[in-house]
Amino acid sequence: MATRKQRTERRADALSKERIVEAAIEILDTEGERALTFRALTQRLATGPGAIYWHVENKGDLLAAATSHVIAHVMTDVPAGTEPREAIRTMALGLFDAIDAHPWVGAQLAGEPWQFAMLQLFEGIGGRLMALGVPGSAQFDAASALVNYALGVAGQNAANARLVAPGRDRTAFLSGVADQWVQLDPAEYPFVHQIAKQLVGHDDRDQFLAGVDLILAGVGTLG
Amino acid sequence: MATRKQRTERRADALSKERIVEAAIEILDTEGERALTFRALTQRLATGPGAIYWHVENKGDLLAAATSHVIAHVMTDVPAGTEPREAIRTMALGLFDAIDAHPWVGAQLAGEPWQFAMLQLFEGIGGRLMALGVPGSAQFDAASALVNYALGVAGQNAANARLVAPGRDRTAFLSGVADQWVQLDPAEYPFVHQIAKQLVGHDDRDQFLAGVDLILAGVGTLG
DNA sequence: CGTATTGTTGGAACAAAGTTCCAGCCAGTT
DNA sequence: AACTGGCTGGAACTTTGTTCCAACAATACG
Repeated sequence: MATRKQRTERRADALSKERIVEAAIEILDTEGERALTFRALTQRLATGPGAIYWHVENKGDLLAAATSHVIAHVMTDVPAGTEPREAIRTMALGLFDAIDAHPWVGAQLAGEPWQFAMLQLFEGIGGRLMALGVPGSAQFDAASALVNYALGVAGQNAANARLVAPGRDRTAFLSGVADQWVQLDPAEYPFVHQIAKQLVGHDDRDQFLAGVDLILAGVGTLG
Repeated sequence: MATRKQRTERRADALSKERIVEAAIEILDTEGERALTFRALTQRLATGPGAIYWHVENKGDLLAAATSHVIAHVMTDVPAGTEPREAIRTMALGLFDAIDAHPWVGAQLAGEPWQFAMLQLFEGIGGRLMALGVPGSAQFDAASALVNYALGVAGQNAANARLVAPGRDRTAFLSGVADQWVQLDPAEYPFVHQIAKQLVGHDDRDQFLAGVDLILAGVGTLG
């Protein structure tokens, strides 16, 4: 019984899943998604691959744990008693900001299904939909719509971050894309041609929220 | 000038980006995303990596080309003159079915931004929104919502396909997930607990369309 | 008090993947 | 007939995730 406690204190610099996950997050945040390799991890933790694999199943497991670590904070950060519709907006923005700060979270959410993190999303949003009085039959569909929309944006943001790369100018990159779009045949691509102008100035965060509001407006028509 | 035509006929089995892309799609469809390696490609095309790299920038380029190849058919398959709202639903379902048939397309769309395929999506959907009389300022947001929602679903479907793997039983897999969800604390996860029952029987395609309708309903409130 | 056992570590080694390099081939030109 | 340049295919390099194993620490046991 008493062995438990001592085991965790075997060494001051003892390795643990917690410590490994934190190191991984640091690498992911500061050097980007592609910089997280087991080599980099072993170097930062001053150990070998074997030690890490003792605590972690594989790289997927590690990324899942890191993602949960970030998401957990987001969903619980909305004050109790908030009006449901506003709570959903708050959670959505929290999620967006988290992904903005940790783009790799977006890639992970968008690419790996049925993780614990997504369960948390479903519960956070679905719970408010219930409180909002959405008919039972439509709750699943509505929650799915909101979550999948968020996942779509998450994936795009992660991909953008990967593309623009650390240090590069985001506006310059968007201008480049807009230029390409403008050069398309206006007869064949009238819509793209038109929004190309809005592309550079537009705010991803605002647009994300506008999408959430659009879906919520649709949910409102169900009542 | 005359060399053009002859160059393409240099050999009966001449390599070309077209042929490489088709071989890649065959591998992706029959053996799954992970089976597409340059080794597998060289074997199927009876050549070496160098030959492939002469026609293709890298693996990303190859996947992008394969994705465009699939998406192009989807977006142009809706008959002209269709009522805009219905056209959007048709395109969305076409996209869903395409991703259902080629899950790797979902992964590609969800994970790589600003590709030609996505431009086609934007144009197809955005064009109909214009025809629908959506106010100009909201067109971009609405199109973005629909596209990102579709991308979210695409990513999840791709991930599911990767997880369930070829040959395995999808229902059994979903039951497993549902079981896990049911075992959660109902007090902490009331919503997830409730929809777990619906999880096994639910139809992804129907739910996807329900989400599209939800967003379209929201768009309808803008008028 | 030593010895066995269990949990944990770190480094060497492996396999698979994307990619590069290069020597050669083949159709067309001079 | 020699030459040129687009095109080919195989060998080889690099990087990654992962496995294996010999050694170490700390506790449990005799």
